[in-house]
This record gives sequence, C-alpha cells and structure tokens, in this order.
Amino acid sequence: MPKTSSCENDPDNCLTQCIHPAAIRAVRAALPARSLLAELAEFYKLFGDGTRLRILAALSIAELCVCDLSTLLDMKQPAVSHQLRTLKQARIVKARREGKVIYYSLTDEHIRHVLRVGMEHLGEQYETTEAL
Amino acid sequence: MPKTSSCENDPDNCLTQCIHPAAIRAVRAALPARSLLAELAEFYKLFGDGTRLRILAALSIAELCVCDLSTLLDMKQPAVSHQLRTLKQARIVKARREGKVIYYSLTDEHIRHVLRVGMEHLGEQYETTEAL
DNA sequence: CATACATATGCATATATGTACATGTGAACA
DNA sequence: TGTTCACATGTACATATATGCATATGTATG
Repeated sequence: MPKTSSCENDPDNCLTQCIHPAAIRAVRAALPARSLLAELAEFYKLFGDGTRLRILAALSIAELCVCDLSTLLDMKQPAVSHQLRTLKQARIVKARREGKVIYYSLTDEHIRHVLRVGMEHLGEQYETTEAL
Repeated sequence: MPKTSSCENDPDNCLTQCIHPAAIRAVRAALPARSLLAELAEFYKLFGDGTRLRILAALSIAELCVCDLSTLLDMKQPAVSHQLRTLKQARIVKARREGKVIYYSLTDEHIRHVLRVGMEHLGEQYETTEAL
C-alpha cells in the first residue's frame, strides 16, 4: 500500500504516490510564479547564442555602430541588425543616432554584471577576462 | 574618396570603408576568444528555457527526486529526465542515488548566484523572491 | 528469480530560431 | 530633389531543440 495517500497523484509520474509530499508543498510555496520564470528564461535566452554574446561582449568594451560590429565580428550586416533589434526590444542594448550612423551600447551596468557572472562560472582556469 | 582606406574592407558591410577602425582595433584586442564566448553561450542557453528554469528554481529551494519534480511542475517524467540529463552533463545539477530514488540538486552556490542575478535584472518591481 | 517501480533512453515530430537574400527606409550632401 | 550610404525589415529556409510515446535499465523486495 502507498506510504502517503494524501498527496496529489499523477499516474504518469509515480504510479502509486508522490514520494515526498512535504518537500513538494514546501517548494511549491517558495517557487517563483511560472510566468516570472518564463520571463527570466526569455532574458537568459538572449545570452544563449554565440553571435549575440559576441555582440554583447564587444559592446561591453565600447559603443559601436552596426558597420563596425559587422566588420569586427565578420558577419553580414542584416544579421547584426536582426540581433540588435532583438536585444534592443529586450532593453539589453540601446541605440543612439548620429546622422546616418547608429551607435549601440549596453543599457546599463547590470548587463555587464550578468556577463561577468557567467564568465566567472566558466572557471578560474580561464583567468577572467579583464574586458568584462 | 574613403576617409580611412587603411582598414580591412568588407563590401558586404560598409561599402567603402569601416567607420571607426581605431575602435575596432581596440575592441578586437580586448574581446574574449570566440570559442570562450561560444562556451559561455552554451551555458546561458541552459537557463533560457522555461521548463529547465523551473527545475533549477525548484532545486535551488530543495533537493528533489525526479518523481517529485514531475509532480511539482506538472510535467511528464521523461521530459523531466531529459532536461535533468542535459543539466547534469553541463554540471549544473548533480545526482545522488538512494535505492531506487535519485535526488537532484544544484552543483554549487554559483548556479544559485546566476539565478539571483537574473532575477534582479527583471527589476525591483518584482521584489526579488526570497527563494533565490 | 521474478516482479514492481523509479528513472533513463531512443525515436519521431512539431516548433522555435538564426541566417541569407532581396528590398525598404531615412538621413546627409551635392 | 535626387543620389548615396548606413541601417532596417520581410520572407524563406535550414537547423536546433523540447516534448511525447514507447521501451530499456537498474534496484529493491517477496
């Protein structure tokens, strides 16, 4: 017979019972809302692409225009523009127009901080890049 | 005629010249290696999915087994296992076996830190969840 | 040793997403 | 006002990936 019959059962998971109902209740109470975590995932997702990360790393060093970025990163201009659009919509970068040229930069120091924390995780063996 | 003819030209970007060759040189010198940034992107990518993030948020509160997770998050057991496998390969979570049950937890405090930094970025309006 | 159960894995598929190509937009300048 | 050039956008497509289903693995137990 089941050890704990008083918890929500889902025959797709554990056949007869959930194993630690107390733990589940505790975690459920403290777990951030699903919608909040979804929003957070969308944020992290933007850092989860090599191209975008190279753009962000470059912008963390200096303000750059689209042309500079595409030369620097050896990318087609439309590809850079598309990524910048995504990053701008997410308020990760901001744009500043000067004549025909548009300069992009990180919106705030917080973005730089996120990059730094990730770099640190890759391990001290990489000797954290001074750029970030 | 071009203002600066001494810089690497890529007709796909700026037709006649790159705009700020000095800035490009400076950034190029400080930019982390492409491979390092690719590795970093792979790391962030794992946080860029709502499901995985819910798993990580749950594990940041308590050690849990697969069955608990699938009940808690209302997911099929194989889906949870698949994500846990990915997270384990990336050393973001670790597993501990106890009989038939396998308990998962975050590998270290650094992961919790990454989650916290992301939460903070979502803005103070969310009143940073005490769970993280 | 056979059964039960928690978890892992293989495979198929639907969806998401990054990039290329072509074209549109907008500002400066003659 | 027409041209040039930096940048943006629309569409198409190829790839990556998250999930569901079926099934395998491994451990305890009778």
